[in-house]
Amino acid sequence: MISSPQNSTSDALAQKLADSGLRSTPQRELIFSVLLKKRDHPTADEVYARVRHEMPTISLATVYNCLETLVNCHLVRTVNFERGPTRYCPNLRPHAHFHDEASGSTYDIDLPPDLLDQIHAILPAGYDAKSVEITFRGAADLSGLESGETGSPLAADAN
Amino acid sequence: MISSPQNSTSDALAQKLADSGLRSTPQRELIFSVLLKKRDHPTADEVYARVRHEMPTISLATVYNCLETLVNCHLVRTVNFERGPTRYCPNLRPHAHFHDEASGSTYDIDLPPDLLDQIHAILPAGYDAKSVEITFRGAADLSGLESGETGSPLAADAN
DNA sequence: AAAAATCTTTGGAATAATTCTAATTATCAT
DNA sequence: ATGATAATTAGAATTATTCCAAAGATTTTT
Repeated sequence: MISSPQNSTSDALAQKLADSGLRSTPQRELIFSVLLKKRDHPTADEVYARVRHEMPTISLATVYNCLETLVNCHLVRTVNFERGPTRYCPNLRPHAHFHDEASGSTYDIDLPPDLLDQIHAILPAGYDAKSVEITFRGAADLSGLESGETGSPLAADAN
Repeated sequence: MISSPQNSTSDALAQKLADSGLRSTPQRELIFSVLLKKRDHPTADEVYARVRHEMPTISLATVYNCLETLVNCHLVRTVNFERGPTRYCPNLRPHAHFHDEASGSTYDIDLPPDLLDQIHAILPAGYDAKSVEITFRGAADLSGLESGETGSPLAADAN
């Protein structure tokens, strides 16, 4: 029997889920693929809207459930901005977020490992940090910047 | 006439409020004093509870209103942790926050100016940040540390 | 392959934090 | 005092999310 070539990301997803003793389901795969397709840090509601095009019967509760599952499996990270709704981000590299106050868009900013170390170094003895979250807020003027170079390794992810 | 010696912090508060064309009220003063008294990053509900001892008729809406006013006057900052309730912090120096996952306590971590500069330096052209927020999450084991030195300039604020 | 066990999804109710609204009360300037 | 403006208040409304119990799938055991 020929091994079905499937989508390699959905296989990776299935593997990660299995590692946690969880099942790969159409809902989980679709939600994950939607996050990968447009990396603009959507809210649960936005994910719900996008996913419904493909799977009109999915429920919002399922979207919340699946997103939580993906987060627990370390396939997706949450981004919180003030008191706004939680946003979801499939970028697993260490990075900060920049929130453009005018548009509400959020951009990923790659974080150099040495800077990350320096940041951790400010913690006095007794503080053991598992993670840091770094969020800028301000104005992003991206007109006339890196128009062609999609996917350039150092560029911030769109939106 | 002798200038009433009052409380110097409440005078400073009145001044700051006046700068924004706002009035100093008993509610605003009390709420600000409560924040200064116990700097443990209380939520609006916690502030409400503390303030009610002194002023039992104050309303929760007023607590929210006054806190917002103080934030707008740059006398207080908000701290958000994931999706938890907003917390309020009268420490205006640049600092990061450390959230102890076990106790839920939040500690202030002073931020060296040069590090702050380095952090801002990672932003690509076109990104103009007005502020950064840095939040650690992890475990704080503070047993047997700086027991006496209250108010030491480099120490993290309690809770 | 049937039965049992487990995991998932689903719709709707419930919750928590915050904001809104309209009315009352306090303060300020004339 | 009088009117204008600002602040407070109680309660309703809103938003994002979680909880719940039932129904549907999938896997495991027999």
